[in-house]
Amino acid sequence: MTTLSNRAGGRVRRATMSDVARLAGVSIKTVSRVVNDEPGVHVDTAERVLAAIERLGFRRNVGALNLRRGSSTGTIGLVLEDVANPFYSGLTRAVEEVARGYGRQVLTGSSDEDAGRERELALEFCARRVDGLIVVPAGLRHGYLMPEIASGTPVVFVDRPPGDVLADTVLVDNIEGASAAVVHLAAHGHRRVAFLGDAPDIFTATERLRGFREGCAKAGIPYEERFVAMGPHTEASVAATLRRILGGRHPATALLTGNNRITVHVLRAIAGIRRRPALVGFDDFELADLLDPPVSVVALDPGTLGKSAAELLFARLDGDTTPPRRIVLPVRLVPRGSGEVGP
Amino acid sequence: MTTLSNRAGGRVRRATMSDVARLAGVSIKTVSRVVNDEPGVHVDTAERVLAAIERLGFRRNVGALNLRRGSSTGTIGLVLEDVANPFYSGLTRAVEEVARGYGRQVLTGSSDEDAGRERELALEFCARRVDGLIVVPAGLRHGYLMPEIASGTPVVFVDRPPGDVLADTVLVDNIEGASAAVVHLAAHGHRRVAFLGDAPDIFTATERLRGFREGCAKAGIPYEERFVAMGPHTEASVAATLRRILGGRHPATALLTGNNRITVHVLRAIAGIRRRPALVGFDDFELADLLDPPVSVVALDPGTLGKSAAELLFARLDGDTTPPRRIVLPVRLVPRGSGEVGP
DNA sequence: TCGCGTCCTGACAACCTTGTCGGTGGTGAT
DNA sequence: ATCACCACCGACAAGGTTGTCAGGACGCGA
Repeated sequence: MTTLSNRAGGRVRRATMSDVARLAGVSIKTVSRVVNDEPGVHVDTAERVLAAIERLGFRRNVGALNLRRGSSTGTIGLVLEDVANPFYSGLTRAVEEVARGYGRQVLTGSSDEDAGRERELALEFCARRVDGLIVVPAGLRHGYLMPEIASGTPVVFVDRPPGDVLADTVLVDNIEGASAAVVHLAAHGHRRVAFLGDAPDIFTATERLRGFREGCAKAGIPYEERFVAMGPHTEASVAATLRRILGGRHPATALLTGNNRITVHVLRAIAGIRRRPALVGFDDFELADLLDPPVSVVALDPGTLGKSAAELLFARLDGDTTPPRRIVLPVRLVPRGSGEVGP
Repeated sequence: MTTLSNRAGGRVRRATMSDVARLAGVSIKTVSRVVNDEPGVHVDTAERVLAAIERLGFRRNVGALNLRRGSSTGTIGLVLEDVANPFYSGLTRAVEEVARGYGRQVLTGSSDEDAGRERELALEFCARRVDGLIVVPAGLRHGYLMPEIASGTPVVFVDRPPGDVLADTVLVDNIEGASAAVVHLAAHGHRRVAFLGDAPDIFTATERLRGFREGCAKAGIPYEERFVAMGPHTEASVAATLRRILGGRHPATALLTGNNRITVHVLRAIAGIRRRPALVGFDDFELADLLDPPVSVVALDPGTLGKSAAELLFARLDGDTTPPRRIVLPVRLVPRGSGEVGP
């Protein structure tokens, strides 16, 4: 058992190749050769160098390496809304996995749906010269990334498209998903369906609202303004909305929720009430199948989203210079029961 | 709408201070002064420099900055088991938040419970000269971090203690938590309680097993080997285990699960069966309160864990040189119903 | 002996930025 | 006219690493 702490306090200068060279009695360049497994070093010399490296606990300074080589820093940046949201943590993991295959580390940051913070994070990552950037946009304008992309840093936008620029984007079929959900509910007899969506300045929110509307049209049920409640939502606001929507003379009998957060809020709000509305939630979530009734969802695997984005990014890094692509991943309606209850 | 893509293909050299200086007709140093808001630059000159910066899309190379300044890279590393696990993503978010307060970026990596990968990630981060490291150990030996800590990089271990070294550690009270859970179950009449834990080489797993044992003793119920099933667990292995434990002449009537993954597996496995065992799960999880019956848990907030670890880390960075600390956070038994059903 | 090739090694510059220090030109006081 | 002072600016080195190039030692054939 060794005490692993530097009781001296202040940071100590780390050993450099220069130190190793001095100790081994060779030149810096020879140390470099050994560290990089370059040929042309006598085995005895190499051994001395390795011993010195071991003794000094030398570890190559990757920062200096990057500066010298100038090509790749071996990092990519990932800006998303909130890692703690299971949707984004799944996405993060997928990105990490792909990055690992390409020998890259991942810098992550949560924007909390704040455009300024998104920008701050993205530019900070760029200043660190990440090899590429994956961004879940919080803001609507991304011109600030112009110089970055112009100088060869590929950027891929995920889940939402960028504003005022054209770049690689991976989306999901929000419209089709929401529409299918409404059709599903209508097929089970519902004619008064409500939509609880995220803030209208969020791309996915308005897209899903559009899908909701299209679904109503397709299913031949009325689209009613009073049944649409866009966010931002909190647990309290969702509860209040539900009181309004589910009360009165002609209440909604079914709900479509715009993302996993809202779905959870709704579930909590309707847990106690006697006559629960039918429900379909956008985004799948763990345990949805174990609730009573099991929650039907429009599922889109965050892992697939992350993987697609990362692979697109690395394709760019590998030299793909085709025009910016827009990938739209399909969603899947997963009927589990909560959408099948009649009005 | 501008096309944000570098169709030229290969990476273009980014503008440097030298380029800015040339364009503005000043020396590099003057550019540096402007960029760093140093005094002693005529306002007209500064304006010319700023214009050049804007024009060239110049962004200071943080790598070079770090090399030159030598002090801090403004990053910390976080090695955990799996970001996609809600427990760790909550922890990640908390760490990120604290780091943000200290102006640091976070490098994250998932070890997947693989000691080699943990080591690889940690050393990679150190090579990038992170200012500090937060590690959820996967392996049992951490001597490899000796040189890092010796040279002043503080390391904080979270959730599990390090092996063969002494360093700052933030844990939760696993023993007390498991013990309290058993006592709780016994108080509701259960005398045959089973424990489904993680792999025995994981610290928290054996600690919780110990707590389970102590709980049995404290509650005056028998501790039976046949009711203990340590992992690693998969959905299938959990199901098989349950068939064994819940079958036969004297089956277990209550379960304690060792972490949120196992709890979910159990929930899925017992969803269909007629006579469900009582259940208490270690780790809280979203929607636990909405299941039927609501799942009682031993709760420990991953955010608190992450926050404590990060704050400890930054205290070290701020010069705290007191001996390594071991913080044990309390857990809280949250009775929700699943632990209250009788045998 | 010389010339030549091979193997091993080191000096030096460069990557981009900043700290140090010295220089220039102008202003005001003597 | 001289000097001190100030505001502004630039040359240079350094930080840790690697690519380029050149040099020394040695062996071998002529």
